[in-house]
Amino acid sequence: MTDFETIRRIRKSLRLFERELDRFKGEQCCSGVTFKQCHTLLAIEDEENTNIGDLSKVLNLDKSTTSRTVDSLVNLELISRIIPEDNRRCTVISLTPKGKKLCESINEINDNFFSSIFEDFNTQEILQFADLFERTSQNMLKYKNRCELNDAK
Amino acid sequence: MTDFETIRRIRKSLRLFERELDRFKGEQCCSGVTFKQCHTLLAIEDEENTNIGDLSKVLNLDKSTTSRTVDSLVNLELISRIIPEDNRRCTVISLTPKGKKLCESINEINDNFFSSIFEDFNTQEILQFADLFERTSQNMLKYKNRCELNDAK
DNA sequence: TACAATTGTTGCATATTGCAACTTTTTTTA
DNA sequence: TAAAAAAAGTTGCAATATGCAACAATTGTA
Repeated sequence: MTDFETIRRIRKSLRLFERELDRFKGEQCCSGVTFKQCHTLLAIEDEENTNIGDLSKVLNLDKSTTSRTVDSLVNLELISRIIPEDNRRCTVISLTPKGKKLCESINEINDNFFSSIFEDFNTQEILQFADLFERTSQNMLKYKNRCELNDAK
Repeated sequence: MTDFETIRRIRKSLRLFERELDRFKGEQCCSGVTFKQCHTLLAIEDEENTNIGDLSKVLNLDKSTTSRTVDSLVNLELISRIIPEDNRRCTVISLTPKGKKLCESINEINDNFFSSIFEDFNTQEILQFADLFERTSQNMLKYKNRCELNDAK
C-alpha cells in the first residue's frame, strides 16, 4: 500500500495538526497544570494504581523525568504515592480526590475543544475518523513492538 | 455535534498517537538532524524564500528560538540566509542543494514509515483518513484564527 | 527630520530531559 | 543462608531548549 501522494497529504496535515495542538496545549487545555503534568494525570486516570516504571513506559519518558513529574503532582496533592508494606520497592500511584476533580475538568475542556473541532462533521464522519485514527495509533504501537522484537534478536 | 463517547475515543487514540510519534521522532526519522531542525527544514521546503518571522509563526515558536534553529541549519550548510539589497531588514531563507537532498531523504524515511503504518488500510480507507484528517487540522487552524479574532476585539 | 514600526539577534534566567551513579529492596544463585 | 544480581526509584549533573526583554539595524510615516 504505497500511495505516496496520499501519504504526503497525511504527513502535511500532521505537521499542521501538531503545531496547532502545541498551541492549544500551551494555552488553555490543562486547567492550570503544565501539559506534561496533564498528560501524566490522564495516564494515571487510564491506569490507576500504577508505578513509576510503567508510567515512564507509557509516557515514553525516562524514569527520572517521570519521577520528577510525579513529585510535582504529589506536592500539588493531585496524586498519592504509597509504598506498600508487602513490596516496598514498587510504589503505588493513584489520583487523589482533588486529582480526580482536576481530571474531570481537563476532560471537559478537551472534550469541548474537540467537539468544536469536529463541529462540521456528521455522526458518520466522526465515527469513521475515530475508527481510522484508532487503527492508526494502534498500528504505531504494533510497529514499535515489532521493532523491539527485531532489536532483541 | 457532541458525541462525547466518540470524542473520548479520539482523544485516547491521540494520546497514544502522540507518544508513539515522539518515539519515532527521537529515533530514526530525521536523517541525523534534530527533530526541530527537521521540522524547520520541511517548513522551508513548504515555503521557499521565507523569513524568520513567517517561519516562527508557522512553527509556533518565538522568533529568537527560530533564529537560533536557522543559525544551526546555516552552519550545517543546509539552508542559506540572504540579506537582499532592496530590503536589508527581511532575510530570505531557502534550502541549499545539500538541504534539498536531506529533505528528500527525510521525506523518504517518513513516507516509508507511514506506509508501513497504513499497511493494512485499503485504498479507500487511506483516502478517507487523509480527507478526514485534513479537515481536522484545517479546522484547528480555523479555530485558532477565530480565537485571535475574538482576542483582538 | 524625528519618531514609530518592523525584523532579527543576543543575553539571561528558567525549565526540561536523559544519562549515570546511587540507595533501597527483592530475587536469584551458588 | 550468604552473596550476587536484578529491579525500582531518586538525585546530581550537564546539555539543550525556550521565551522574554533588551537591543541593533532597517524601513516607513508624520
